[in-house]
Amino acid sequence: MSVTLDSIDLAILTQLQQDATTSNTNLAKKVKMAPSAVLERVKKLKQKGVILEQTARVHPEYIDLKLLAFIFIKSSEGPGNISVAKQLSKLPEVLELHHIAGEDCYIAKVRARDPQSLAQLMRDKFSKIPGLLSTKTTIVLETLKESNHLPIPKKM
Amino acid sequence: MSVTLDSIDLAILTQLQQDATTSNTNLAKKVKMAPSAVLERVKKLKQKGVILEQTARVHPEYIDLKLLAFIFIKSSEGPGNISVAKQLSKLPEVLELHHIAGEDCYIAKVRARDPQSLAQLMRDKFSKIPGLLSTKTTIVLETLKESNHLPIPKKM
DNA sequence: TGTTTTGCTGAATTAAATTCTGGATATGGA
DNA sequence: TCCATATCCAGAATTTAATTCAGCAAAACA
Repeated sequence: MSVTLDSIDLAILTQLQQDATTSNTNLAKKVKMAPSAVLERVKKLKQKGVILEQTARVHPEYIDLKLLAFIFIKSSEGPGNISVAKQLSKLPEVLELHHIAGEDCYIAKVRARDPQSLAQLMRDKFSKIPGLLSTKTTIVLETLKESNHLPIPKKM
Repeated sequence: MSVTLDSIDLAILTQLQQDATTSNTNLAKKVKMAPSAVLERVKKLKQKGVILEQTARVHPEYIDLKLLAFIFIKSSEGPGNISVAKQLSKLPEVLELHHIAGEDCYIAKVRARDPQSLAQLMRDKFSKIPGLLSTKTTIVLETLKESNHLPIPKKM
């Protein structure tokens, strides 16, 4: 299934990325089409996986997740074996997990309540994962920008 | 203004984080309240900044952003001076920017079309920023998990 | 060139958002 | 302790939006 996006799709994506609660009617006005047509496009964009999800971003502080860290993780796995990654992915504190080039195998973005909680997480969960060799933790002091807004072109 | 969240707020946040398009009516059913009451709560959660935004997550590949990188950036700035950070934050390709502990000053999450585009970005934009001393780029080979879903407790 | 698929419009219908009134309960003085 | 005030919620009324559907036009295709 080939996914080709025209400029109207891109306009819809841009708008919904900015505000997922934009009414269909409003969206229709912006792209100068009938609401029913826009509805159909949005459905297809979701179904095709172009729109991954529509989500509310919650401020971490208010739910007492004041610590953010990036953790570099080495595993003993050879290529093709990703059981360490699978285990890490399951942890809700691990928000992101990327396989990276270079000597470290993975980088994980992790949120926890405080340094103690992070230590506990690593002691209780990370260390139980077979094949996980070592970690190197980078603590975030301050977040200056945190967004998932992609720079979407007007046309492709 | 003190922000205290009760278990109903947490249930609302959990649901909206999972699916920002949940109708107010549906939300009301889940928390067993009148739609009008839930509407009021959601408005307040937004107004207080607990809900930062409601956004559609767009699959980067479909808009031709196939490269993800984490870039460690050193700046010559002393504490309190964040002009380098301000300049970096402005770039749409820089999705995240965090001030980190340790010898590197910042970590940036950056998306670009391909390695060439990233190189170009760094040549054209990064290098123009006064006070930016050096960068160390880590290329992501494969993303195994990428989420902004915080582990929200049932009660606090 | 006929056929099918796709994508749109616009009207009709269903459903939801929003507003508003009123009441209950909690909060905070004096 | 008691009154004034602010919060929070329910439920009805109203406005607005989502959704469905029939029909048309253009593109894609064989």
